[in-house]
Amino acid sequence: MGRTSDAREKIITAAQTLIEQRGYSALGVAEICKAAGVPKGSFYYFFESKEALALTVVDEHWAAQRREWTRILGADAAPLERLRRLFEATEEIQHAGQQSCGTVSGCMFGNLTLEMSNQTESIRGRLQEIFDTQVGMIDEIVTEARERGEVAVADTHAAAASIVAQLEGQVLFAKLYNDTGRLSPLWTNCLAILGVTALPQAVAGA
Amino acid sequence: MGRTSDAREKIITAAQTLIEQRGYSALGVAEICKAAGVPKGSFYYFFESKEALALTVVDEHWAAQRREWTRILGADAAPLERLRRLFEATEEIQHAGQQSCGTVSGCMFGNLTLEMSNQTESIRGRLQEIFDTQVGMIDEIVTEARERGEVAVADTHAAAASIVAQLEGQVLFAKLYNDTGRLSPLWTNCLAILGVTALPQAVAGA
DNA sequence: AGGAAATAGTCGATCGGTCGTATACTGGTG
DNA sequence: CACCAGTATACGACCGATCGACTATTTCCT
Repeated sequence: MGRTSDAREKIITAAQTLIEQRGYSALGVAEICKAAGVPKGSFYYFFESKEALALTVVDEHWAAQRREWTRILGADAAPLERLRRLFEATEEIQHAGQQSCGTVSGCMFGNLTLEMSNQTESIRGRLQEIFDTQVGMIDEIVTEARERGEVAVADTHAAAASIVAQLEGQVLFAKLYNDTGRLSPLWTNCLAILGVTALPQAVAGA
Repeated sequence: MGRTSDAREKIITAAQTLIEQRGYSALGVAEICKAAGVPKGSFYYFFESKEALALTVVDEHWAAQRREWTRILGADAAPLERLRRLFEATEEIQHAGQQSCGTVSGCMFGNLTLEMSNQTESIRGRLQEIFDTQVGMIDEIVTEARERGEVAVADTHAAAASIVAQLEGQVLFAKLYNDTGRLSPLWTNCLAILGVTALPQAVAGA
């Protein structure tokens, strides 16, 4: 065995931040390496190409976000309450990002979708899988809520997809106006999409 | 007077297509000129910089889209009917774009928002103005519908913003999956956001 | 002739990517 | 314990291509 290094992790971490802030195409390998404090020569030891790095970053970021979603959506609470907590967590994360780097950075997957989906099939495919999974996770909650008679939707999958779309759209505006307050209508709109009229006390929210 | 040329228009047209298909950062001036059939040397005679071209393209595209929105939303019909026609027109335009170039290109303003809003303030400002105007146009219709007692929303402006957000989100998915069918839930979700329960016959739609 | 319009060529910088070599660590061998 | 062989890691100089940008010059119309 040779010596060990944390350069790979440093590159991924730096790239994740930079991609969120500045996008992918506008980013150079040299810049990533500089931010990571890793010489450029090392980059191509750890990654086959810039695109391979992007895929790794996407996977890593999704793994983390998926854990978070699973934790929130799997909690011990009423389904709609869990859904509400997911939106709150999203708003918090965006707000924290804004505090730390000055601007709302938005959803990395949404950003990369609009930037790269027409260019690299591999990333497009991965992004499709991610959003499919997200919709599936929401779908489960919506189905559960429907079984309890708390929501009135015919097609739970379509409703779930629309909720994710609403989320992406509002995050886009939060980024454009650099204002996480734009995310506050999420919960109300979600209820509207789900056809919720009367709400159990515990889920009413803010 | 010297000689005349349509090179400026050709550059704008080509840039519009290319930006929609491939984004801004990933695009080179040389490539734009080649696609436009205009020598590279001419570019900087007509435009101060690549960014200036982007601004021109955005303005031109918005001018055209605004005319279309004004035409549809100003038509002689019930307010909700006009809103429905706007979504249908959006779906048609995306479908036509897909037929002509193979992929759904999405909304240029949304694409540029996620790609550039954290980079060039001038473009971010212009995009904010555009979306402000869009929301304002929708707001007018929603307000009109509320006066007729056809919708039940407290904050018409917030509702309008959410409708535009829903639109951008669904267009994002239509682009990612290259499937304009993703746009079909727009009308139903719009009604849900507006709190519409019973619908006048003429507006019920598909 | 005069001047506006149009253009080709080129600039330094940077792009993603490669290569050769230096360095540090590990598992064996004596 | 000392040492060496072998391998994983580290590193920066360098590649051709292309980037956005600019300018010197030619072309064409009045």
